[in-house]
Amino acid sequence: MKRVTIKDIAKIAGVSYATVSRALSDSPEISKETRERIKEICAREGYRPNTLARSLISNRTNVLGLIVPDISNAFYSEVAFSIETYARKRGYNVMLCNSLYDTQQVDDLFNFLLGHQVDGIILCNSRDRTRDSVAKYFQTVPTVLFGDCNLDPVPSGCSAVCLDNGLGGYTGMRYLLGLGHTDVCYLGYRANSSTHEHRLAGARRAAAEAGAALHVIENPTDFSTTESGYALAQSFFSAPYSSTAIFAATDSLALGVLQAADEAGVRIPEDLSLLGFDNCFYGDLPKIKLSTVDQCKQKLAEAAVDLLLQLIDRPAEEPAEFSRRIIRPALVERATCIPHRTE
Amino acid sequence: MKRVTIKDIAKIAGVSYATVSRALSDSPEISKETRERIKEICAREGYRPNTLARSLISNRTNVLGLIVPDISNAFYSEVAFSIETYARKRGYNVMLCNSLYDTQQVDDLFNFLLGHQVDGIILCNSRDRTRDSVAKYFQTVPTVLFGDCNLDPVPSGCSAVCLDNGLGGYTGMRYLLGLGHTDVCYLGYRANSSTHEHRLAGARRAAAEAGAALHVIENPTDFSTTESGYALAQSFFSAPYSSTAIFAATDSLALGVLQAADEAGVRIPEDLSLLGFDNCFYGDLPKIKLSTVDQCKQKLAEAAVDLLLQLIDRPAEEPAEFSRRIIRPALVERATCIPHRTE
DNA sequence: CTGTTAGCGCCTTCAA
DNA sequence: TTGAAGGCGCTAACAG
Repeated sequence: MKRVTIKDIAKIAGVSYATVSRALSDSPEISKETRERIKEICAREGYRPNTLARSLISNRTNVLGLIVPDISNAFYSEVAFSIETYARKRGYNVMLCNSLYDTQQVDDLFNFLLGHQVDGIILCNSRDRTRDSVAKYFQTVPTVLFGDCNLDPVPSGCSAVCLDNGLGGYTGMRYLLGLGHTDVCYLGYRANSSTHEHRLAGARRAAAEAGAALHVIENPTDFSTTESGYALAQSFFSAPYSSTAIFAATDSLALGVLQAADEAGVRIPEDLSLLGFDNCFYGDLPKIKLSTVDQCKQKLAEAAVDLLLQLIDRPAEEPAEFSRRIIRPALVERATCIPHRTE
Repeated sequence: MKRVTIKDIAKIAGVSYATVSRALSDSPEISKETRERIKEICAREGYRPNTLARSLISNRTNVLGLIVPDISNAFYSEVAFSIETYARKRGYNVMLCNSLYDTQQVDDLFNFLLGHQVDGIILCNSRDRTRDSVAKYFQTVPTVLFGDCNLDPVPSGCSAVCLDNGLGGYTGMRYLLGLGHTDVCYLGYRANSSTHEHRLAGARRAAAEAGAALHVIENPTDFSTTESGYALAQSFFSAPYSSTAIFAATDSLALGVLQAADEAGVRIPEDLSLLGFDNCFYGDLPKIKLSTVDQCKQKLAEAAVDLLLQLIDRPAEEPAEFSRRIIRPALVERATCIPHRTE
């Protein structure tokens, strides 16, 4: 398991190790023959430069820290895929961390990642409290917030990327309106979440413009899970209702609605249209075919990496320039929304 | 962005930096007062040891490389979650890499990870060709193969973890048999995959024992996707068939079957039972509720980490002891399998 | 063109 | 109990 170092190569080649170093970095100040010869020896001996030693000098590791609440969650795994793939294309590796939705854990992770000298950190969908708790690190390490940038006040000391949630809510609602639904139920609004805030505001604006009714069912829990969607929908179905469509605040909530509707004997979309938000892959599964608002995860991911590298690559003594990038949502029509028939 | 080092602390405290080092490592050979004082200064100045420098000396980075084909695939994202969480609990970080099912990419990744001096690598579900191509690294870095250990011949130079796929096939088939299905279609068998080989063999054995019929529909493509499941099922439904149940080689294939059945107007489970294999989270979604064979991903993941750390932590000069761990599958009953009614 | 030297941040002898 | 010195693998001046 002993790894071969630059010294071993130097000894074999009968040159100083500085020469080896030069040969490997394709320095111009070295004869072509020695370079070729040394490279050959390296290949033969299976030499591989020790990135750590190099990083110690350059102060760059080419690794990015990625903190997601839970990588097994479809949304984050799709985001992580795009981030990793794109970062690698740009020469960076990704250190993956699950925060388990825990503020203390996020703080620990920042410390850990800092100890590992990561060049930057992408923090996904933090709660307000979490964000406040790690703000102290922003001056130490370039950071980009993923998913929270229609925040007020705008977080300082870091860049941020997110969907235009307001536009998303507006677009979704407009779509329903266009289908003839004039009484819609917005299900799963979570107070204390600026993301939800914006989505709902957008939907409200569209409803107001059209003079349509928008009933809101709030999610009292802290998480937009299928279970909470199910519970919310159950109580919705248990009482008489006038809405002809449900706009769920997230896809996972919509899944719960699907389940509850099934059990209550209401057919989707024949009896009730259903629109989600996120466009997670499972929305495209057979028998689900959920119409939804697309977060365009790949765009978000690449923008996050771009902003981070922009922060990292800026000339050493220039003051950091933080920016935010807002991504436009898109509508994905599948099978759960149909025109409202007025008989 | 300048980070505070041990020297800065030494200067502030007015001691040599060896003393600071000792204080931080809780060395006994130092007075309690100096230690307290130094620790206080470190906390105040926001000092964080540079793991890189430490690793350069210790030859240990406490990071593990994880190579999955595609983290956005539900199966791998669930596995990655368990691996990362468990590894962290045991003091290790995870560097995530997507191989995109590409042999060359896997080779590059090994090189990359080796350069970063990872302490070990977990390689998920490699194809035969890929495995051969990276076998050369096994003597350089502790490696565990995830998902391929009922291989023949057993790969040498590394440890391995996988499900007892033979038992899984057997268990699933026995379940169907127990439900009264005596004519089953095994859909999606992929030649050249030892995993599929074993699953099918297990199912065959159970069928033979019971004297039941087992028709095999082979998947000619290289991937078990929903699309290929859909295509396979379509052709199945387009001809008359005698089977009363389908045993899909993977959950994703089963999803395609669901879709095709829907379109062909065959009701599941009333007209045809359907059993999957993997237990991906989407199998539990409303309207899907797929009965399936559970791979017990968490057990697999933790076993993989255990075996890897066992390899890493072994006393320096002891010869490596490779092992393999076979996990028992479990049956998950949901809604897609019902007893066969003989009228 | 090539070798020598110092040093990145830290730990670990060896002395004092 | 504390300080001085060497070295982990590599790069970057500075000589030659």
